[in-house]
Amino acid sequence: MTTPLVTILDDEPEIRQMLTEVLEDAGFRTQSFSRAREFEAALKHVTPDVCLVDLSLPDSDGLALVHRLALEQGAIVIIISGRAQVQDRVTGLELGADDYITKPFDPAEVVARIRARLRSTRSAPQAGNTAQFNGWVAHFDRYMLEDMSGVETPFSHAESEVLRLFLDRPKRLISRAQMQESLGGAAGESFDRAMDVRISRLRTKLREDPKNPRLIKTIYGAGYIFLGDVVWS
Amino acid sequence: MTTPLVTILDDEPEIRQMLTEVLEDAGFRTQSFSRAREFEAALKHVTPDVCLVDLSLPDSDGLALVHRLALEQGAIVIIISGRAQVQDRVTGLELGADDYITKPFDPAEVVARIRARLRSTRSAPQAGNTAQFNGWVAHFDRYMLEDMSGVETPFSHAESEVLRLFLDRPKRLISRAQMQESLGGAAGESFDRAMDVRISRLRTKLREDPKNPRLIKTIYGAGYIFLGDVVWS
DNA sequence: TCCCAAACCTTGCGAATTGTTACAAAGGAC
DNA sequence: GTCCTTTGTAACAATTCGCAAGGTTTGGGA
Repeated sequence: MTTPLVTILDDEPEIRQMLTEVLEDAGFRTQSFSRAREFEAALKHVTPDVCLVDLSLPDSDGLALVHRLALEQGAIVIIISGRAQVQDRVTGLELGADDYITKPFDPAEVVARIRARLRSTRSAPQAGNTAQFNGWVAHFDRYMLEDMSGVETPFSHAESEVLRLFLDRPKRLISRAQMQESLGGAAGESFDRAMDVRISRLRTKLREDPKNPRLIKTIYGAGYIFLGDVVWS
Repeated sequence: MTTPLVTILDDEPEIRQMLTEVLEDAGFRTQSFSRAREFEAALKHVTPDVCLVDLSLPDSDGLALVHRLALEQGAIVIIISGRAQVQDRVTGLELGADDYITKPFDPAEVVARIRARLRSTRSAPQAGNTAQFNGWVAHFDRYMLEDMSGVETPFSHAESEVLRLFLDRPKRLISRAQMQESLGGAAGESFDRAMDVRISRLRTKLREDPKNPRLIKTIYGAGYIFLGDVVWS
């Protein structure tokens, strides 16, 4: 949680190993994959903070993957590619990549660029206790949820855990497993039913339309995603 | 706030002019300076969103300036430098720069990188989770498909995967194999049947005429092709 | 200590989503 | 035409999720 998770997607074993080594020396957690399919399967269970993606993969259209990663996962996406043409770089960046590094590259620069991205905004685990989002204000110190018109509704501790988890990682998929872990849930019994209930109650406090929730979205078979523009203060 | 302000700090007049032109064509406001002193004076009155800084200035230690900019101004700082050594780049990034571009550079890439930085910093304007095509609007953030007359139909996550794949590569053949890979297709053999079903369901939501599909066309023995003029926004 | 209320979990079942099967229709080779 | 392969889709089955109702724990306060 404190150490960011970096995923590596590249079909060349030497590059995977080299990056893994350098990144772990730099203090990151890493996971590496050689195939896009493997990688996407893993995404159902973990949420990386940074994704290094090689565009020239044999089994997938890399750019489409980048597009999905940036939009759905909300992760920081850095393309590492052998294609050095300006046009490649521009389209990669426009499709949602946060950076574009051409091979051959220097490991130290990769680390520096990852740090630069992490430094800017989002990855910071929030220390504040008030968050604003889409007309709501959540006061975690008072366990109060403030309406657009100033009306306050109390929320419980269990609800605050879920809400904080969402507000810490907005617009990113959060798998059920991840939630259980984060919420101190014991190993998988029927605790997932309890989670449903927590989320259900949180939804009603946020006055979500059950048929068409706008803030807490369910991804069937994968987890939840919180859509909402969060500002901590 | 509507149009971001980009400042250019470079002692070569041609570069200043070239950047000014390109950036204004791209829709930014610009201000350019040839001396660090000038620039710092201007900072008392204006708050730039992005600062392009040439490190090799005659009258100032560029790195110190970068450091101050990043810390105090909270602006996005992009170094543009003739020094291409890895060590230069690493220290530049570590001192707070958000990006490092080496001369000679392509103007289009500068614009793309500025856009990428602005996108990741500004939390509010959800960049590009909507696509328009042939009278439809697909809202991937809300999982909604909007009619020409504004009527909205929800689509599921599985459907969104297919739709996104199509919208990412319009007017190009997409083979079945490619789809399976892209959609996290498990190793199942009868998965291609599931694929058909997904597409079938998507077709009904797009109100396609089964006898004469206009958007999702089947290429017998090869795959599918999505005809439609897609604009992401 | 007893009682109460709030918070939270568990149970159970209905609903939504998705994969699978079966069969019809379409396409192509001969 | 016949024969075989490929694709569309309706119907069914398996997961997965939402949520109401009831039970259990916790923490006061008298």
